[in-house]
Amino acid sequence: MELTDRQKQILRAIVDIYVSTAEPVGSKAIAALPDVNYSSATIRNEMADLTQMGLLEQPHTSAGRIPSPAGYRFYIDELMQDYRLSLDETRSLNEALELKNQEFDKMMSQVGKLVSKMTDLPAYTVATRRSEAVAKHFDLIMAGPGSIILVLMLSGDEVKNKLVKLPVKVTEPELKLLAAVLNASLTDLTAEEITGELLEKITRSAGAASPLVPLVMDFTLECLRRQYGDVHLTGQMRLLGQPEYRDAAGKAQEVFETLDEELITNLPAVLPKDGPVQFLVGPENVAKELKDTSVVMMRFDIGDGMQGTIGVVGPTRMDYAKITAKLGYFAENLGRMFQKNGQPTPPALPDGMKNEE
Amino acid sequence: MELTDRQKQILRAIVDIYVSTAEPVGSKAIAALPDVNYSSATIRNEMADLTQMGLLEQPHTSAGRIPSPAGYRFYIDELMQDYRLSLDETRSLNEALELKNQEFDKMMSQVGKLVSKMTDLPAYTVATRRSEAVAKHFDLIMAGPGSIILVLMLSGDEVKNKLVKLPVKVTEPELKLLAAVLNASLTDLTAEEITGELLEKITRSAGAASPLVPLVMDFTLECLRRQYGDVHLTGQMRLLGQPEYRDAAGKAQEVFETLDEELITNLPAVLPKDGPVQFLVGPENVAKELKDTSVVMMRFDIGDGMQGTIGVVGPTRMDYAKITAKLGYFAENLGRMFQKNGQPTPPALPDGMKNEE
DNA sequence: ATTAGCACTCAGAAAGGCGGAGTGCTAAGC
DNA sequence: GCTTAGCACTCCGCCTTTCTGAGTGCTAAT
Repeated sequence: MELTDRQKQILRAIVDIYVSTAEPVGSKAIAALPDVNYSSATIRNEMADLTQMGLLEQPHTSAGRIPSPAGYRFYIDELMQDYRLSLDETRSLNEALELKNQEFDKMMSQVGKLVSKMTDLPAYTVATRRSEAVAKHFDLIMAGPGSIILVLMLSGDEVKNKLVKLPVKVTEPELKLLAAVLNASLTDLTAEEITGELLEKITRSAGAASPLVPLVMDFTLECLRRQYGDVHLTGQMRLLGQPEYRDAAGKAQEVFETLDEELITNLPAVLPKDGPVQFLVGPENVAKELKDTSVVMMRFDIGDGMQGTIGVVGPTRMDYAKITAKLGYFAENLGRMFQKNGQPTPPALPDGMKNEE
Repeated sequence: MELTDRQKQILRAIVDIYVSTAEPVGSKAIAALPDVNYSSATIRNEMADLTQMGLLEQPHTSAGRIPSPAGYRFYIDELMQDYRLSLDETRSLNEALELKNQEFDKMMSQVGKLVSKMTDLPAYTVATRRSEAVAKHFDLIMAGPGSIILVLMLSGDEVKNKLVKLPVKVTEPELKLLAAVLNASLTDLTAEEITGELLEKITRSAGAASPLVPLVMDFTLECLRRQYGDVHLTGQMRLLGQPEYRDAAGKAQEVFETLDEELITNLPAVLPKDGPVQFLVGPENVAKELKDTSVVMMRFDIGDGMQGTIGVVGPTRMDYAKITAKLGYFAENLGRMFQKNGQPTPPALPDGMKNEE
């Protein structure tokens, strides 16, 4: 697809204006822009061409133009200019980033809430393993008569725990023995490396606590095999702030039911494939209910072995540049919140960043 | 407030019909009911009286009547008949109850999702402590150089953990020592019972690991003092399925922003005060944004020392009887999901329950 | 006390009638 | 050749008007 500079300028202007007004853009509005020196008639001709090429659409004969999905795609790939966060925006992002250090899952969900708030759109977060998980430490704690708590530490500093009901009576020393055996035999092994043979050996060494072995192993293998963390979706209601859903609550609901399903059943579809950032524009989404919905995904770094994804969901007409910038800022600074320090340190304010709205 | 039997019958009928149709109810509709033997004119007279008493309202002169908040309140307190769950309903509730045993917080959030799905309304869950929490067990696990994981088991089988960055170099045996000291000195103590004196003693006994003590204690005290668990709010979008929000997406959004705040800042307001079930009808909610919104809350039992609350949020016009029945069923059967067994056992199907929609 | 009858009210749907934003095309201008 | 002024045309959205019918309140008869 080859466009002249003028066509690019017009397309970019249309996307920019439409994104902020949600109203079809007419030739006059473009002609009135400061750095446009053509008359509205010329622009009309160009717009007709762009429509022909499939980059613009006309809601009806006597309305202005709006970008088509292909138009958005072209914009994202070639026209979008880096949005520079204003000082104010940077400041409130920094404020937001002061999240309390807490359990991993809660932090992930907190991040989602944050992003949703800062973009004023629904957002989701997921954690994925970058590499095969291994067990780092086992712990068995008595929890009243008849039950114990199994604490399992994985690579990447994940800690999982489960209440296990005891099938047999076990004493404290016997538990200690089992824990020691587990730690000795299973540390640093992936799920695949845990063979039946190995399990037998463990069962034999476990003595009186051997009936516990299958219970423990079930849980352990399940934890090791899980490739994705939970999906945390929040801020759904913010979609209603968008004019396209103002009078069509039913549509918003449909979008969210579909999205909710998609996020769980078809997870890889909403994770960035290549590069740290990815866009799914309107019909590029598989589900037809999402054909007017776009997703911006951004990868970010967490501790070892893990990586996070933030996604923002909105109408096709969304401010891709601004959202990308905000997500980028999050991704850049979020890593350290998950680092191994007690207190997260928010990033210093960049000097002299400024931007008009 | 004294009502004749006939007035009660009419009020009940109006609530029942309005709840399911969301349309003002006219005198003819009532007269047409099978067990009503008065003419529409008589009913009109009665309706005029009920309106006078403030139990009914008229959207406009030539419309039927709808219940006023006071009308709903009267209905809930005196007229509501136990809704008997149909066999189908019981069956799908049972199906839903087959939730996977997992971490406490996840179960709570799962329960919320479930209730939301079964009532087709937004729902929230919170856990509260019934009694003072005490620490049951401490565990310190090395997690790579320079950091450890603190695992803390509380009464009620809660397990909390936190990654702690080490301010000093500590060896494995030193950690073991500290853990032993903590377990020996702090087990079964409430936050109040942990005195500065005691802390000093611990610090002295901890040897090389003593710089860790304040870090550990901060976290421990925070865990012990927390009275409420996280609030899990889900299914917000379901509110849009209700006709009152069909064309007023903005209103729904407002309701949810307010609710979200309320749930966190004013938690006790949405916990049942007396009795296992409580209703907040429309204007009984403090926030004015929620004046057309009702909440049904139900308490349920979890392990020792903890208790859960399920809340369902909906328009004032909601099927209080049905929702109460469903919540009741959940509350009755949920306890066992949180018990100390590996596999939850769904309740047996009750025999011969039947109910027409 | 109840009910049939009737006049009256009023929201919401249906129909008609602009106004104006925006287009496409033509013809003139550089 | 590209650009632009001018103009006829289209058609959505908005407003007003009309109409319908469900529902009421009141009165008078039973």
